[in-house]
Amino acid sequence: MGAEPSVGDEAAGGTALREPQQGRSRASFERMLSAAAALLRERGSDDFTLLDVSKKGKVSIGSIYHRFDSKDELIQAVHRRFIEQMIERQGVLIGKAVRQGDRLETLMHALIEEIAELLRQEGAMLRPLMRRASADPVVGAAGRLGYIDMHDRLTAAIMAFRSEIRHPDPDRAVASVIRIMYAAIARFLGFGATETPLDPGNWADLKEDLSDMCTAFLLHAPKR
Amino acid sequence: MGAEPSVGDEAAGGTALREPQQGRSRASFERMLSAAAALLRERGSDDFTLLDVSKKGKVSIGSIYHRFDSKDELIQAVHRRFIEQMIERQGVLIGKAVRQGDRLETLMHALIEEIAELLRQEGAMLRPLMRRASADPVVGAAGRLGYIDMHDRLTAAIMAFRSEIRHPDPDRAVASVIRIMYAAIARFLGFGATETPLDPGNWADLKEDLSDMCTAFLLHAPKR
Amino acid sequence: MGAEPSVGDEAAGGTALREPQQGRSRASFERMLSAAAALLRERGSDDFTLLDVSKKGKVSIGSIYHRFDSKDELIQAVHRRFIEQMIERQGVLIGKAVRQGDRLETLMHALIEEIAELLRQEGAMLRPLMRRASADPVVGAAGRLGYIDMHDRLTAAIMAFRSEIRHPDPDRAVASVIRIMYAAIARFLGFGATETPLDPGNWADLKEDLSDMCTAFLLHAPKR
Amino acid sequence: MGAEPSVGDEAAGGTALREPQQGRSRASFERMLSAAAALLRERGSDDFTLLDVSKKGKVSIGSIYHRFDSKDELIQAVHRRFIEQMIERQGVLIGKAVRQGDRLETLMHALIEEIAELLRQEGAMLRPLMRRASADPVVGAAGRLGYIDMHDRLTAAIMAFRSEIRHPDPDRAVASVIRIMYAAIARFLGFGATETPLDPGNWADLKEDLSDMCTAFLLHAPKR
DNA sequence: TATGAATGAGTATTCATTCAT
DNA sequence: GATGAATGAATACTCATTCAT
Repeated sequence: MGAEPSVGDEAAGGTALREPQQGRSRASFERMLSAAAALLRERGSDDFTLLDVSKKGKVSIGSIYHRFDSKDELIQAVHRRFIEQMIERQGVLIGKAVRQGDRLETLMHALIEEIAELLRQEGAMLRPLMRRASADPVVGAAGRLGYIDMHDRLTAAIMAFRSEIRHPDPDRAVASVIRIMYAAIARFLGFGATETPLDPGNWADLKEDLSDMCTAFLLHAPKR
Repeated sequence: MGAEPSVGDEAAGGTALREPQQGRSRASFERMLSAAAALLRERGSDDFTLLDVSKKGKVSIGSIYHRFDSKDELIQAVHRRFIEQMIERQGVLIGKAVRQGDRLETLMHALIEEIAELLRQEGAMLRPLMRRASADPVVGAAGRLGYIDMHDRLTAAIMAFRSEIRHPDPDRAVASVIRIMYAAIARFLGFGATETPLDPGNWADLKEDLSDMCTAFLLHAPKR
Repeated sequence: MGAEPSVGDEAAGGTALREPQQGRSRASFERMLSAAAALLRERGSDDFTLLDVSKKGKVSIGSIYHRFDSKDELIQAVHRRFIEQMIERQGVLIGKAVRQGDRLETLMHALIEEIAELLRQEGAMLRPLMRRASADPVVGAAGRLGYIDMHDRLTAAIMAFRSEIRHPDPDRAVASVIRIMYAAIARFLGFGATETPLDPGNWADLKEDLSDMCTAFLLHAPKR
Repeated sequence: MGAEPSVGDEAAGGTALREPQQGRSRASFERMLSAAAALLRERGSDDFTLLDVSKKGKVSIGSIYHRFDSKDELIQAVHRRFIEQMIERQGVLIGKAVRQGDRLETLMHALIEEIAELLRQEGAMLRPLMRRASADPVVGAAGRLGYIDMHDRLTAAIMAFRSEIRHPDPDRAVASVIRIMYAAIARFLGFGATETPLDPGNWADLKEDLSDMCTAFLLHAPKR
């Protein structure tokens, strides 16, 4: 549910891939996708040429066009596949955090730890993805899908401790917490903005303070 | 390497431009800068041609090369100048917020309101700037400069209410607050990532919740 | 060189095709020929791909290469077969006209009517054929063959009324009449030139005037 | 009138050329046009590359794109200019024939001689032009313009001897004569069809017979 | 024998930069 | 100084043909 491939395939914008199911075809299809993915990670953006993909993946340019109508579609396919994998991993990691959290505070720390580490590990791919999402609606939509999945899972996890929340509007408060948490991590990791984070700071500190901040917000109603 | 002073110097605003001081030269210099700035805003990125600048600014391409060594330098100059103006405005706006804040809570709300609105107003220019900062060290450095200025001013403003802060490490807490606040606003405005914010949400709510969250974090020591 | 018998032989209809004689093979052979013919008619030229033929005829590209050495040979085969059919039909139609003509004048009208209508009906195929004939010697030769057949039959038909001809050199006069008649019809139908005929005019008028002109030429010796 | 350049420029489809008026620019503009024209004549079609034009004309590819938006526009410009020149020459040659013709018969012979020779001389350019006209509406329109000019001039010339015409409908008869005459010459010269004329025949004979045929048609009313 | 995936040479087009006038 | 025409390297995309299965 939510992570089955069919959803990703269609909802993300619908480029019906000519994806072969087996044998040599499948192998060369894999090679072109992973060559493109590797180049995306190495360069941090999609400004490589199809000749680069052709050489790195040991596939002919014609083969690429046999599978995709354009360079753009190849790149979109890489991103879409990556997002599907991210959705799977998010599910697993949030589940793990939920098992560790016995109170709102410990849960928040565990959730932020898991999400932050996932995003950090996949930074090399997320950076070009975010960058492209701002101009390419197909990738934008796919990215949104991954974000929404994470948002929904986090909401469910946090709402399990609804009784601890003192904020007058728990639904809105949780939504804000997730949004802000994600923004802070993404920015610290330089997604879509500077490669080198805008200020040095300390990764461990950020995670801790972010957890504390979110917890404090949920546990203490604003005086107004 | 990478840390040599010259880089910092250059980026800090110094690149000795062949900037004319008066008359017709000055006027055409202005026209090329503002044409480039307008294109940056319109397109949301720097993927326009020098021919576009030439037509829009009614300057010849040769004139542009008379002032700048490359297209990159022209764009860097636009960003640098923009950042200088942002620094000025930040100072004014933060000063205004300080005069409105009589307690930590009211101050935080006022600060966030001012900063958020400034960034929103200048979004059209900040988006291409952020986007470029991730690949161009010169713009990255200039952007960092503007960020640091804001950071320092905000720190000073908040530290005026140091006595209200319950967090065991006020310096670190304030630093985190600023970082997170900036990240959340920037992301909501779609800087460097998706043009359309990743989730709908509500701008006024975000500002309020962000203020509350920061305040809560500062006013309540984490139980640990 | 250029006159060696083999060329003539080949072009004349002989290219030893690997043409299967029966069963499934025969059926798929037919499908590739008629798919190519259909594409030729639809597009008005041979600028379709073998993939198009493959899809339209439900034959694999490999199968096409099993029968033909190249795309060119496939197209030549289509044209050759078409010309063979045209030759058959010409014979029938000219025979029909001959039975209707009791004098030179009525004969000329009947001949022109039949030929003109045949060419009009087959315009969709003759246009790409003519177009190709100018660059492809094989198709050129095949086309010439069809033309010569028509020329010979028309000559025989007209010469049956040799006694009516007043032109001092009846053989030459008849040859010119045929050549000019064919040229006028072909041009009016837009063969090899503009798709839309160069001037509007009226098809029925053209046929009538052409008949009258040919008749007048044959019946009246030039005063010289 | 009818031959002024402005008509050709606009009515032919309207590609407003960025045509320089003098100096080095003008020279390189000329070089690209004549290089393209030469290639068109040599190859008999437009299947040369812009690199060919670039080398032959000693112009950079960029320069070509500075003047034309595409290869197609370059070729269209060559054809348009050629047609303008043809229109000029037609006027002169038809005028010359008119001065030679003292009766309808001598006029027809002179007209056909001049037109036939003009088309023969320019065959190398007319062949690719006709070929292109069938697929390119811009060239088609320009070609039509040239044809119409010739048609109008011939009509006027022939109608000067209207009293000699015995055909019951002189206007229609003259129109048919022109159309058929043009078709026969064009076909004999292989315009738009086979490079090598479909049948051998004799150029001088064709011109003579064509003249006789047209004259006979005009001088003798069909018996009906 | 049939299939259709893989190959890769060939080409129009873009645009930062140079330089003659 | 100022102009904008000229340069040409760089790159996505097409499609006839080959060949592994």
